[in-house]
Amino acid sequence: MGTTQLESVPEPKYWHLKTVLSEALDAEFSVGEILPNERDLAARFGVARATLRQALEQLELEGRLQRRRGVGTTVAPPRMGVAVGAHGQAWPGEADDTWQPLDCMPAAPPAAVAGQLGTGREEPVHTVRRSRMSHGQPVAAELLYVPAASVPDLSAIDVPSGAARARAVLRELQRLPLQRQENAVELGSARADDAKELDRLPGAPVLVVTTRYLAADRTAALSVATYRADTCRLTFGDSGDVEIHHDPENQAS
Amino acid sequence: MGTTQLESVPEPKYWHLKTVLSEALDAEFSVGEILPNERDLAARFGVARATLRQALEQLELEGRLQRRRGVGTTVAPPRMGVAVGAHGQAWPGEADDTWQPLDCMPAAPPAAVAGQLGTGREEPVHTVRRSRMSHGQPVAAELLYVPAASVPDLSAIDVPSGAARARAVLRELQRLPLQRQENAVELGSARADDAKELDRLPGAPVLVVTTRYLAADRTAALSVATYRADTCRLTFGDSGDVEIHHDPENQAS
DNA sequence: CAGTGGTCTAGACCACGTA
DNA sequence: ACGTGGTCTAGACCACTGG
Repeated sequence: MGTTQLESVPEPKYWHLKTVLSEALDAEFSVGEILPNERDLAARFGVARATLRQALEQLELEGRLQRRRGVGTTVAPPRMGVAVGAHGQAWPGEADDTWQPLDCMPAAPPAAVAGQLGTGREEPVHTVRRSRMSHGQPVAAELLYVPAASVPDLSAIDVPSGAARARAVLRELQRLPLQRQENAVELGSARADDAKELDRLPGAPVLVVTTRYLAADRTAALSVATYRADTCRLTFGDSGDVEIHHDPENQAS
Repeated sequence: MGTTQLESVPEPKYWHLKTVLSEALDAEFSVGEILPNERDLAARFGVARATLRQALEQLELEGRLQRRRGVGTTVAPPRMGVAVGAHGQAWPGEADDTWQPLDCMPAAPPAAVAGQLGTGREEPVHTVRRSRMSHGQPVAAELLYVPAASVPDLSAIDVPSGAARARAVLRELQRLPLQRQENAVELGSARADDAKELDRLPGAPVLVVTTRYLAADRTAALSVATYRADTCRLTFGDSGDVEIHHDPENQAS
């Protein structure tokens, strides 16, 4: 008897390390503060650097830490609430200053997108790039696919591309009666171009929000927006400004 | 001249490996098929096992692969669409057979939850555990917090705990007039208990959906549901059964 | 029991940001 | 030039699953 289970389920080192670090973050560090570098931390805890990194990766995934090459590891602020599809139901660009149109060019969308739009393979559609800022930093990069059929009155000649073109496409789109929109969220990893725009490394975890805009029972436009998973909490159905304190022991919120 | 940039931006090996594997999955493998083991794969590509694993981890994060210790690595089916908050606005357990109540016990919620509920610290609330199945596998584990004030007519005596108690709490909750509900989605990692219920390892990536149920301008209940991020695509505002084909080259959808 | 993925080590070198 | 995190290696052992 006694001995109380004697480590019959040995916790992995990196997991225990993560717990210890997490508690230390709550107790001894404040937002923005710089942690000791990885080599020192690993030595202090008596583990290999790779093991220490495994713990840091988890904490970064949960939005507790921010790591930047050449700079260091800092304590991240709580995730910001970002409203998605909150304007009830509205076209993109409608009374919307959170998204900034960058440019627009005709291009054949990926097969999955073409399938949902109901356009033919290799058929070019208007592809609008937009960027979303919040609290002074980029939080999302979007590709908005608009079939030519959805903006029939768009004059192709005056402005062939650029931000002005993007605004023109959005303006034309808003003339259609919006039936409803459907949102889907899934986990992905940042493509090289998105990563650059989001100020992250390629492969960084992102929340991919796919929005279908329906008009007259057809998909009039499709938006694929990639949000930084480390800094964002996506909110649906409200204004998205609820403050949430941190809950030690894992997960988030 | 010539030499066309000569690798001035050398892609990391694991990233290139991921691309190669991803294309191989599309071209030469079908869903459910078993891949060669990690040691063989690493040898075949001439890299260390750790590097190969880095590529596999990314592909698993994107829902392309499924790895199980002691078994092997298999090709994952496309993510399933899971409807979240789609019944317009309804209480949990209302005409809802996707969630299965497991049990219910009084417990003091985490500080973050207590804050949103407006209950005092250490004040116990009804804590309902539910499990969600889809296509025969568990996709989400939920903790639903219901303050005593929201279910005033609940008799504390007859059924102190268990699934029957959980159903009783849900039934009482539905007598309140539901004002609206607010959803938030963020990335997290599975706690040990959630991981077990979701048939994953602790720390596995999950999508944490927090739902506030509002009645009479108060938070009448709060749900924290953790969905498997590898197998689920969360849908808002529709029935969530859209089929989506796979898009090679990264991300998801 | 053999074979799988999961954890861990102790090194090395590289890419990047800052000074 | 220096210090940071990012990548990579070649091993070792452990935990789990299945026959």
